[in-house]
Amino acid sequence: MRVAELSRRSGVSVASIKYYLREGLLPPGELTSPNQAHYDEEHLRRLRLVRALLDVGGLTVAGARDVLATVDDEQVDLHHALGTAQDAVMARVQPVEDDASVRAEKVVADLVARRGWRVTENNAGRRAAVDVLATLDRLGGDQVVGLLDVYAEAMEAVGDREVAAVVDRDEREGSVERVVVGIVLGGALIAALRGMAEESASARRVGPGEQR
Amino acid sequence: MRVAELSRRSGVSVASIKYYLREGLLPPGELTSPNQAHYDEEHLRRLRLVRALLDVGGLTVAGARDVLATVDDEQVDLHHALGTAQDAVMARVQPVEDDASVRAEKVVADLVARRGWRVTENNAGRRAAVDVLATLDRLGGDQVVGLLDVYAEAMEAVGDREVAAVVDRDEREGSVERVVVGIVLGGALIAALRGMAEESASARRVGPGEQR
DNA sequence: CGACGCGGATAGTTCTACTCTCCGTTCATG
DNA sequence: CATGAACGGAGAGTAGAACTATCCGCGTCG
Repeated sequence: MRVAELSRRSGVSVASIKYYLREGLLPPGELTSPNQAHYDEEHLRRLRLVRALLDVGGLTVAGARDVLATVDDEQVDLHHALGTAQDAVMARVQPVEDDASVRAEKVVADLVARRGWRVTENNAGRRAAVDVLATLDRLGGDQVVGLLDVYAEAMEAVGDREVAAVVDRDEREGSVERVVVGIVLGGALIAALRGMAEESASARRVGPGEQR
Repeated sequence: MRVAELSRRSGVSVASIKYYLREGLLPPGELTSPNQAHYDEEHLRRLRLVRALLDVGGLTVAGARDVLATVDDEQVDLHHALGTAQDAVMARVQPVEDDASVRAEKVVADLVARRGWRVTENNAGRRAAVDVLATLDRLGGDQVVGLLDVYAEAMEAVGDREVAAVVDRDEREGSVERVVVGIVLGGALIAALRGMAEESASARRVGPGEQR
């Protein structure tokens, strides 16, 4: 197919497709002549993946490019792919170094030790956790910190099951893409389900028989 | 204090503070003369909250304004505040209506029924969940869907504990702000901890005795 | 054959979140 | 009391991100 059909089938404008081609999110089509190219089903799949990462996952175009480069890299292992996807999802602000962040680092280090987690110093999640806890410290409220172990418990179960779900498959057949999709869209799904669970719990407190 | 000190103590530029004042994120200072205003500790607290919502929570300025208007509203109840905060966090794309989204709606409805959740039709989390599942459907991979109940289980525990933590306090004394901070920063913290748990689980698979 | 669509390149647009400049006033310092 | 820095307020300007529009010369198809 040519670009017009790719556009029609994906719902993405031709102009945007050309932009993604320029930015390297989408591999170029197979040239049949110097100014005619041909796209296949794989391009359509990829284009849908791009839109999923941007729209649902909230990645930037640059972040999506990094992630997709990892997906295309034949010799990247799943552990490394996981790190790249996490880096793209956690849009980092460079953290300030004050005593709140020092305390937050200690809280995270204690948590890691308490749970026996194997997490490197520069894991994106770890840096993000320090950042959030330092911010909470600066805000002065202790409300969320009391739930830290609740969160950690829940995420440990989730992380174990996720990793198991990836490993319990025949090895390395689109599995990097599965990891990436799992991290990016899984995160969005978890946030959505948390919202539902919170509303549900809150509705029950308001009154068990109430309509709205 | 005047604006220069507010800037120095918060680390936010004077120009940005003026911008937040214009946008209604920060209430105006108390005017001591037509062109001199005085800010207090409350303004400093509020400014830090604004930066937390924007930087860590990833809210837009418009989203933060909506959330802060709820925080300032004396007669809003906690259940409604929860909804407003969720709306701001889930930056919505307007969903397309195709058969993938119809299937996704059914999956979500089944989940809600299976778990006995009380969730309204237009809960932000619910709409976001439909969106994610429809996107996964379009991508054709079933990988994440198999974890749906794992995620739901984890988030049910989290949501119950979070709501309990808010209710088990003396009523309505900055509690709307606590709810908002809990939802926005709690979400960031959960995402961060998931990243850590995933890396940890993945590292264990790679090899129990391995470095780096 | 001729109009429409193509790929490729470059320039322009829109939106967001600031940031800069200007104005007339006021405060702090000597 | 002079004067210069800082103030509040308003408007215009800017940077980056993600498109979007235009143009060009070539291909394809009716």
